[in-house]
Amino acid sequence: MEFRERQAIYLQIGDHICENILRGTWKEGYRIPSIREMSVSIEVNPNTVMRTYSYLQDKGIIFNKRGIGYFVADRAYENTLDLKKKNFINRDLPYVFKTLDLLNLTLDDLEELYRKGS
Amino acid sequence: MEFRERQAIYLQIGDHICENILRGTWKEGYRIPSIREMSVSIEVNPNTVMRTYSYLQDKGIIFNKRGIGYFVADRAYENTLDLKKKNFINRDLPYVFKTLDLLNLTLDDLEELYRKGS
Amino acid sequence: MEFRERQAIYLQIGDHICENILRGTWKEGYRIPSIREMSVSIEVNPNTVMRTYSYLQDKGIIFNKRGIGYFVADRAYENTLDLKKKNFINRDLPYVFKTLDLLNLTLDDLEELYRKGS
Amino acid sequence: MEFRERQAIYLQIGDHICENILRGTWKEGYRIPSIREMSVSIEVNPNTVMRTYSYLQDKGIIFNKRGIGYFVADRAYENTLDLKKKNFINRDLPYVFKTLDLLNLTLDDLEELYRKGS
DNA sequence: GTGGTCTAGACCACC
DNA sequence: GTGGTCTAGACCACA
Repeated sequence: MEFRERQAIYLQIGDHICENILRGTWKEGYRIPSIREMSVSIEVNPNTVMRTYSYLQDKGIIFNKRGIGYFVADRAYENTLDLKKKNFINRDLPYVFKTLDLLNLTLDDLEELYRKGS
Repeated sequence: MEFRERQAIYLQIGDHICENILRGTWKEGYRIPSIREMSVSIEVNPNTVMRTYSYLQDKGIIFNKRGIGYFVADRAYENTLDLKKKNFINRDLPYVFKTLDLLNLTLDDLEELYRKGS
Repeated sequence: MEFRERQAIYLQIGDHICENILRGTWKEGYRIPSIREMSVSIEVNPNTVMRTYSYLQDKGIIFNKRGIGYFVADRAYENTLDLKKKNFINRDLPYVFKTLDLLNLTLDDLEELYRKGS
Repeated sequence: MEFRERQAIYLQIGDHICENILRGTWKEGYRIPSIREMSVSIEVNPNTVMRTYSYLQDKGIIFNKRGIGYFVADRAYENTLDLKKKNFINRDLPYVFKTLDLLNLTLDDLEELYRKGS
């Protein structure tokens, strides 16, 4: 797994898990990979994965059955959606609109730019 | 000057200077505040300002006349626009569109969300 | 480590690292000394070493794994060679040839002069 | 006049004067431009030119007639040649040969490289 | 006055 | 443990 530079690795792992939940790949009750499995598969220190799981548990997205593993929580989809949406609106959107203004771009330019860039 | 938490101060100072250039407040050849002036006016350590200026010089946005000061470079507007645009397209846009997709939102929802949030 | 006067220490440290790479002592993927180790071993402030490492990272010669350390980058040898060669050709060679001309010397005189001087 | 970055401006002005002497353009007894004339023509602070002239006077390359101007000294050609040669051999040559070694180049490669580069 | 470099020491997030 | 950032303060060469 490749990690983006600016964001903490444990949060990037978290994003990856949230994505699986939002896309419906991992449903409520799904047993997610153990810390050990995950740390091996993405080549990361187990401590880092542990941190991710604790963080997600705190947000009500996964929960732990001791000695068994971590599972997708009830209402994980809603909790994840809420969390992401709040972050997106409060943190990212203002920056996006300010940048659009500075660069003399409109919302309509966005999609075209995106397609050209990728 | 108030500083946001997530981004390094020296980069925030850089953004502030870029903004002045993009808005046309500081034209080519304009002598920007000396390191010491700037550090006093925004209450930041001179080393931090120095770091900003070095960074911007490396990007071709300002240049230095020895013993005299820093000046807005030729083609600073273009260089700044390029830099910001490149960052925005390569780094921010993919994230925005991916998030829109995950949250089941469209471009049209963006503006409305932004207005409600702010 | 002894430092020459004319060049900034952080650049001399950089030269030293480049030399290790060019001589093949440090191969791609090699973990170079941590900032703290290096600063202790050459008796220099960690900030100065940090400056060196940032500079070399920007040049694509080393890269950072977060919380782990700095490593010799892929294609570091090529990048280092390019950088040094470019500097040498564009900056040093014109000066050398101009000086030879002014001093009424030829390329053939060079080696002899060098041996006598050292 | 364009100034290279790494060398002090007053020394670059000095080099320019030495060049005129070594090329035979300015002979012994020649009255060189006054500090004021020089500072205007090359767009530099008079203090900087003053520093150059003091430096060259100290090296026995020019001398001052008070109230009249600066003149090329007796034996200026020899003094200049000595100074340049000493600097070149002791300071520049070792660096050149070390770099050649690191870059796996020979003296024979030099001229070709120089021609391609310029 | 200007920038440039370096030291010392602190604090932080992260692995 | 790792790097990253920032502050405080000093010294230097230079214009």
